[in-house]
Amino acid sequence: MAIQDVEHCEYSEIHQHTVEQVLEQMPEEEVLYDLAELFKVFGDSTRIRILFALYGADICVCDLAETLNMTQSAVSHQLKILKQSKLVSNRREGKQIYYFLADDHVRRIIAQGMEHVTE
Amino acid sequence: MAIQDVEHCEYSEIHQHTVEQVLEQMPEEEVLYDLAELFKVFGDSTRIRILFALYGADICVCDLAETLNMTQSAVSHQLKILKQSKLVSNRREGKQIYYFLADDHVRRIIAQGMEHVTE
DNA sequence: TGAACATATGAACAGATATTCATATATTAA
DNA sequence: TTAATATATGAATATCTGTTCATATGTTCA
Repeated sequence: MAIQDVEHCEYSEIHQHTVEQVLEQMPEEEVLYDLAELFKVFGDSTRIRILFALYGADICVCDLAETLNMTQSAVSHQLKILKQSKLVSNRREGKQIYYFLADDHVRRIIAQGMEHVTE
Repeated sequence: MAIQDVEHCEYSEIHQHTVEQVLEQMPEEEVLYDLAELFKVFGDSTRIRILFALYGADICVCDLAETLNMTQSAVSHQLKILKQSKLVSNRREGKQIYYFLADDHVRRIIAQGMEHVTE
């Protein structure tokens, strides 16, 4: 029952059994980190708005900027983040580049979030 | 086809039809904001680790701190955020306060995220 | 009551991040 | 090849946020 490493709670008697059990069923640090990074991408109004804009149709950068009332630069920066996280993909059509949701995971994650928010 | 308000793209000819269609099906600003706020809560390693620790069992603050190798204060601050977002609840048992996942939404949102991360 | 324990919280600081601005890259049409 | 258009990107800045530190609040037991 001894406190190890750092004393997280100055006087506390840790429930060592509980702690060990919980630690066993925790995913690896890397997975947890990646998961947090994923949700971080969803956790910004601008990016959520972009994702919703792309929910129904492919849109080019400039139309996105117009739709969301943002500068083209700001939109591009956020699209880059969304693409790195594999939430969106794009294709070129002449001078324009159309963005679209990468797959249905994105829709499902958003849908689950919406359930929590709109209840 | 005129550019309104701000000139988001200096020379661009906006696809006005597309823009209007997208704007119609967008949820209200407030909902989008709330949704982003929700995901923001999931978007932090510490909070994700707390949520996973609570995935299987109710745990008191001090055991959480020990399990996650954090100070009691840092855990408490994050628990407050999780509680405000209604992702966790708590109950007092004597001197200790046990936290637990508020409902299955949390588990489902995490599960969806995990699918995206671990594929 | 007072001492010990358990948790919460305000203020301050450090690190992360979204936007802006200027500019670079890429495509098309003349 | 050059001009016009469309998008991307690096640097700088301002804002936001997580942790720490000190301390307050709340509970139990003697």
